[in-house]
Amino acid sequence: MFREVRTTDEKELFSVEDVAKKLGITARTLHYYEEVGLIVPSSRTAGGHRLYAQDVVEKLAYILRIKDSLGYSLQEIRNVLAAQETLDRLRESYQSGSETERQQIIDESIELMTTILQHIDEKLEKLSEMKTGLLERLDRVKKLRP
Amino acid sequence: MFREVRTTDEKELFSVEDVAKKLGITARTLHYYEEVGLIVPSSRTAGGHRLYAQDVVEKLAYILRIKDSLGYSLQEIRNVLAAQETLDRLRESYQSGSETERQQIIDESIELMTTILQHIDEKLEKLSEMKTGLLERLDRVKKLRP
DNA sequence: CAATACGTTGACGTAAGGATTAGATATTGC
DNA sequence: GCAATATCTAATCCTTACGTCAACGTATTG
Repeated sequence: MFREVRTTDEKELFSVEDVAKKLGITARTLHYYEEVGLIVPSSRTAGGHRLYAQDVVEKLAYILRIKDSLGYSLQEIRNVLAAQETLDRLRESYQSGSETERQQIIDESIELMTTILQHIDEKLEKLSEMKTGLLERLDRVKKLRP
Repeated sequence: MFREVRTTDEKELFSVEDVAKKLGITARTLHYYEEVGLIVPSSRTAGGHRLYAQDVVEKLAYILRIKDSLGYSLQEIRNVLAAQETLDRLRESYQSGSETERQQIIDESIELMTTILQHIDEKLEKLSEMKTGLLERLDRVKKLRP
């Protein structure tokens, strides 16, 4: 029923269908994202079937949120992910290069996040406007009823 | 500077570029939407250049809002527009068919608008979640600074 | 009225998957 | 334990929504 693995340390692995259903996408999307280098299955079965661990599923969910909510292209998403990974590396081994380099990474991260926040706010505003407009129209239509 | 027309009744007409700039799209999008039957230029110059009146520009703006904010496909947008036009026709010549037919049109409109409202709410929620998450992360990153 | 800017119709290119196929792999039911 | 059934694989072609030339015609401006 669940594909657990012999690695003894409890990692649950999910099949393509498991992941697709969980995230509301199709297997094709997983294959495609792998093709363009966005995600990689954590492992494969002896027969070659893809297996995904929890962290990859979460990364995917993150990608899908950015794509669906903000409408970013996969290329833009790649850039966002790359920036975040750079930041993560900085955070973990906190002597990765010179101080100016360090500063630059942080500054770029802040800039990127600020830009994304702006996009979110724009979307939120447009959606709110659409909502009020629609609610008004819905009201008017409902008055046509007996 | 502005392409006004001889029809004497004040209708301003806009060129492809005018419209594209106003709405933040490219000429290609206008051409494409025409190709697939979503919009039609209000008229053409003697030489064949497209001219758009205000109402078409507004329709286009509406289409773009649905597309960009909600992520609807052009096909879905066509359905929405068709439903609205059906309703508009009903509203104007208010004896277009039987009473049951009338009811059906109204009910379908209400249903459609309710569905769209749901999509809007879903988007709003996802965006809000993303926003809070990002704000937290931004805060943490800012603490890495001197 | 020539130079420059803008528009027209093709036609092909690209991104992000969808649909289909043929064959290998997994799961289940007995 | 193995056949029937369900999934997965890679490969290929299809679709949507434009981007990007190219080759040429139209409008505007100095």
